[in-house]
Amino acid sequence: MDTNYDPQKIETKWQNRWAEQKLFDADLDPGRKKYYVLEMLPYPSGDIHMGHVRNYSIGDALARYMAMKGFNVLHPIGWDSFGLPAENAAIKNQRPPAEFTFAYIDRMRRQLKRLGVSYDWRREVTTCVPEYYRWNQWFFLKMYERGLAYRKKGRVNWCPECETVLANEQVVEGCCWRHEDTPVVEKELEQWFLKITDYAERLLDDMQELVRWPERVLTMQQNWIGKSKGTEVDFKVVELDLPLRVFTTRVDTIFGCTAVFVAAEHPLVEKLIAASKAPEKLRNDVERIKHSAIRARAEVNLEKEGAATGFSARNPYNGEAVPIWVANFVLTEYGTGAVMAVPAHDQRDFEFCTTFNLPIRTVIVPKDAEPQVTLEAAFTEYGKLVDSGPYTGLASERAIERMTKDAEAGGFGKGTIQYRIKDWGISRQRYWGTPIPMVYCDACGVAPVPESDLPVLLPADIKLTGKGQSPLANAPEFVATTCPKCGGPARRETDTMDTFVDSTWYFYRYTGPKIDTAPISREAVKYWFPVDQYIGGIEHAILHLIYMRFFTKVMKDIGLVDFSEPVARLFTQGMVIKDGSKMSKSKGNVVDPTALFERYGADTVRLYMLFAAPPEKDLDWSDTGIEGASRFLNRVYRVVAKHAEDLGAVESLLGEVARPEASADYTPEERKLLRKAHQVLRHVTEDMEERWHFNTDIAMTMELVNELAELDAEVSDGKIRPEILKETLEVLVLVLALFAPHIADELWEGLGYSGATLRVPWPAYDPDLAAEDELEMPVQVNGKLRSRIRVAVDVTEDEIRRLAQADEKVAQHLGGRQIVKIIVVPQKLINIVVK
RNA sequence: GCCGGAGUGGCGGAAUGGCAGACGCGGCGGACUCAAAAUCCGUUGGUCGCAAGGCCGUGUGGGUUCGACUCCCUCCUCCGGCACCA
Repeated sequence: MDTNYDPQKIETKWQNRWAEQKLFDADLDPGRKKYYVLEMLPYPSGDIHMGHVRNYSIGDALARYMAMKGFNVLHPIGWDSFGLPAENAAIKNQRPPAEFTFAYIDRMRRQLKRLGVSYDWRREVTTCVPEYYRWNQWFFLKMYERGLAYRKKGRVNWCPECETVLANEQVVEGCCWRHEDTPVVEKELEQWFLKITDYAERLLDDMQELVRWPERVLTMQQNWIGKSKGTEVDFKVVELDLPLRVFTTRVDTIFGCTAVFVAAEHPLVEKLIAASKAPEKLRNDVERIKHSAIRARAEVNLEKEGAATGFSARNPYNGEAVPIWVANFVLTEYGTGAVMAVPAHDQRDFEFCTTFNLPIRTVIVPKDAEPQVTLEAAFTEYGKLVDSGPYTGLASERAIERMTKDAEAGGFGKGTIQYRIKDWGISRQRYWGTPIPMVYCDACGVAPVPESDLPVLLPADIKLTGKGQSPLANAPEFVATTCPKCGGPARRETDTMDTFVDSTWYFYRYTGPKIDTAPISREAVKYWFPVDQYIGGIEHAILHLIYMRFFTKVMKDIGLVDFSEPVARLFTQGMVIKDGSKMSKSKGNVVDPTALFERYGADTVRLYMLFAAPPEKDLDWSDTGIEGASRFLNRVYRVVAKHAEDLGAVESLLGEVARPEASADYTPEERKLLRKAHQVLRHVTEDMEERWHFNTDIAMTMELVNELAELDAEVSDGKIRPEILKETLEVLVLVLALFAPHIADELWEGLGYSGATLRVPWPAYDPDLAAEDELEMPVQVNGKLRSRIRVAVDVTEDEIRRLAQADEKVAQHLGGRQIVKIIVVPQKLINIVVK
């Protein structure tokens, strides 16, 4: 073999060979155990970035390990290819989005192939082609049938920059998730929604199954779903005899209610204005509050604002009438849009009532401590009820229970559960997405496109403006259709679907990418699912990872699958950081992977990405760090190449040939080398199964290479036999095959084998070889390290005690003091406690 | 404000109740070379000491333990998520 490491040459050679051998093609095989490794599919933005390299290097290490362990490994990739960036680029360059998208896909596919990831490219899925998106439409129709897709006029989040609606999940700190400096505004629009709220409880319950998901992700999802138990209580508008329902989690405080607050958009407000003695003033006040409430989304601490309506509401518990105020902090879309104000026991109510001089009445006191006479802030904890009529003296917990029951019995309220999560608005006023398969007929109203007419094709040659409404609305040949019910002229829906719909089920499609009679092949899904390991960025913890779980539950309900959770195990990788912030084009701190492939080779880039930090943590990019990775691979290449010629014909002890019975046959140098090799193998094997600290695996591999360098003279002297050396080099190469597969295959060939390392069964480590036969045990006196003694592994505890006390340095520190006890931790240390 | 995660040399990190700093980067010294690159060897937490060796050291303060980077409590800082959710 060549004496010089030439990554370009080697990597091209092996990528071609892997393709010729169809090495990564995975087919359904009921006789073999499967393993499905999934990485989040990329958006084709033009070039892969370091985040991709990291994601796919992690996935590839696992996929290769599982393949070597004998599993039938499915490892697919695809393109999340609908979306705004392509459309915006298209507007700028006056070319169709499809053109950009497919060109970018081609480019990124080449780059990924250059990285040498073990993908089954036959299964590539592209979300922007009709063969895929027709099934988005199919799912939509199924959901429409079941009432899970519905249309309503509502206030929506609108990004003025994207000129489209955003899902709640896409609003970040009051701004657009894509334009972090652009505040989202609210608009009234007719929109399609998917009823994810129907699944809120199941999304929470089924988390029990997600035992191999990061706690962090589950917590974030829990917060997002935001379940809270409480009570709905019906107040009554005294002057108009109208009901006014409030939601509270603290019905125990209701005797301290001194007002009722409603949101500016609450339907009652219009009625109050109509009946008001000063309608104009009230309307002005309400409008002012509306605007301040919208602003509040972007601000952290909004000043409390409000307006007295002049009306009052009767508290059903004590019959007391309290004033109704419009308040800017009350949310229309949560609960009932109205709250009871208990200033003594809710901080917001406290601030509001202090500002507007409304009375404050204490009805909860701490169970043990003395109540405060004057409040400086609300007392919001549970306690004991006072001045609360028949409930006085009860503990909060008990009172909530009793008072809710009484409301139910009295017909003026009930126990209820509220969720923070809202239905998923999927309408987008944009072109580059899945057309929503619905039709509007003047005679029949809204009608779904019949399943047999799918797909509703996204027309080419559309004039893109990026302004206001969907560009499809300006394409008469698209809009004009016939009504599926009456056959008369009708109009098509011109909005397209949120691209997050595309990624809710793409990983099912990989298992049967070509079938055209159904979205998925049941047989294939039965074999391959669940996804054994999903790997991706933490930024998808709530958006994609909730939608995807939701979709699988819908699929179960329509009988497509028989499980509720599609992903058994989730891994969230850290970000790639440079100069203190995430690599991004806007920050100008990106490092281009393809330039590094040319300079160092893909193996080096992968190795560095895995070595620089454990995979779940953020990774600081370092230009000198990658130099180190490159140096290491050069070193490995040289050490193997140096001996390859002599070892080609040597039989190896690793699996092929029976090991000699007694390890006494080894020279001390051989023993040392084999010990290190099998320790590395043990560490990597255990780590791949559980911990995934690839950085330590690679560090161990480096130690093995260091050991080889140290024993170089002994190898030359013949103190280490060729078969021992060969075994060591084989361990080195096979471990490396997980992280730097091209060089590994080249070296494997150099050692006299013909196939790829991926087809080599992962070798079992020999525990006896990995074991130490002599240990250096630290000896502490009163917990302080004072000396070390060398002992045989099988030494008795008594002997350890004797040796430790006999040690000269230890004796000095004992200084004749009385020994209280001696703690011996086998294999670890000795601690002598003295007085 | 609530929830979660993290804090270790000059830097990335290792050690999850038992020798703190593995491995790598960077630094310093040396070999090879006319020279440089590459490569190789040595050294590298702080401090006192000629040395043997001592003392200090994992954000802060306390606790548990023979023994704490690791477990418990307090506080501080940073990162992430949610946020006027009643």
